[in-house]
Amino acid sequence: MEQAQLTEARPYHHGDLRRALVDAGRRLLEVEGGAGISLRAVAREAGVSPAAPYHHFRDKSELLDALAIEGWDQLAVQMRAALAEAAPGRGRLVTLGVAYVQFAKMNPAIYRVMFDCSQSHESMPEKLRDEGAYRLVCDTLVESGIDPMDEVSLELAAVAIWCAAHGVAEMVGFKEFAPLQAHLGGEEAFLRAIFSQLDLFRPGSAVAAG
Amino acid sequence: MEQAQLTEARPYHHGDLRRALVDAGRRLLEVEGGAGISLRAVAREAGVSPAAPYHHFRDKSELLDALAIEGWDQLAVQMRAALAEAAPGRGRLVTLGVAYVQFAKMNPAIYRVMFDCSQSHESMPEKLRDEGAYRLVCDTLVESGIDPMDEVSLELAAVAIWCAAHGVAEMVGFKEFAPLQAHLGGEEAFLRAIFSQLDLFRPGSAVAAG
DNA sequence: AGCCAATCTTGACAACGATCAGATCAGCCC
DNA sequence: GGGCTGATCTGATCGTTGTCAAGATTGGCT
Repeated sequence: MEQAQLTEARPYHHGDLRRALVDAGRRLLEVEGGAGISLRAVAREAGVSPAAPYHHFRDKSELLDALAIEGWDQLAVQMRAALAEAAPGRGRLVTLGVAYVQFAKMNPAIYRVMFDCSQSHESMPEKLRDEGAYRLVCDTLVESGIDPMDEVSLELAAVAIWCAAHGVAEMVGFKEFAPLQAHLGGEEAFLRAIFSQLDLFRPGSAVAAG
Repeated sequence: MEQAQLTEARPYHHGDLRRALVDAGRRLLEVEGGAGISLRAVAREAGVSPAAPYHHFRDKSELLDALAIEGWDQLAVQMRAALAEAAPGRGRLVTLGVAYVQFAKMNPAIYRVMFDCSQSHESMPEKLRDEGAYRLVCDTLVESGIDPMDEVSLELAAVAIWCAAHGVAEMVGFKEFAPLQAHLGGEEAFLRAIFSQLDLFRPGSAVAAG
């Protein structure tokens, strides 16, 4: 009785519609892609009327925000897992970057919603800053030798890392990169190669010196 | 008579509606932002009925494609100009990156359309590859010492550069970076600093060694 | 002059986001 | 237990969008 029954003809009150809507949204994003998501479709998927979601979210963008927050959480979990398996020492930053990009590649529609959310709010969610991917990057940078007290250098480095990861994340899905990826021996090798190339911007890099 | 008159009550036939629609679209993207663009709005702006555009574009995405192509052209112009003013030697790659990002920051809505276009077509327009930004990057890489015959290295480097530039382009608008940017002495210094930091991914970089 | 085909308009349709009044139900107080 | 309150869900509706079919208009070729 204190449990909502999702079995058979649903009772008038859903029990936890908010949760169900977010799950339905994630399902739609995974299956239909970013274009196929609409408030009505989410409500349909959850088996309620088109107006029901408005009792749990002020508007569509607020539902998307909820989806984005779940996405950032899931991303942080995967990045933490990747870091746990990685050998200590240099290259852990690349491991983080690869995990970031792989998440985006596996969940492109969700990733887009996540990024659009950050962009529309003009700031990252505090959770992302405090316990999410951003924090992981900062910690790893400190491990690598950046002075944690030098906030300017630390933030600059973290921002740069995040920019690069985002760029790779959105472009790595391009089908025309498939041959190059195959030639380099698979996705992870491809990603690591790309990240390694980014020092090209630095005057006097390996290539410029060659 | 052989000229279309845009003055007063327009004649039944516009003269060059396709051109007018693209211009109207660009105007709307600049003024209203990416959200405020719709086929109907573009038609309204051009002073024709909502169905008129369908005689020049198969659907909305084809209009957006046209806008994207113009955007890529304009971007290439600006990048070429930046390169022409830049001192020879190292750092020309960064100049290109900065020009790319500045274009995106000045025309965020148009840039988004440009990138979505490339993404939906799952390949870059040939123009972009042959005479556009991509070509400029490749040429500059060859200048920097990459063997033009080693197509794998060249493409890998170009892709990495483009990924980084895209990532910075989409993130540099975040308002929360403003203090950091001010602290570093303006936009260009900020961008150059970010690009310089990207070698952090390389094991044994300056910081990792410090 | 006369016709053709390209161009533009009108009117319509389904789907969307959003809002509102009203139906329905759970939990609580008496 | 009876009844009230407030949260939840429905149905109807509005304005907007992308798209299409059918008709009006006209520039250009023969």
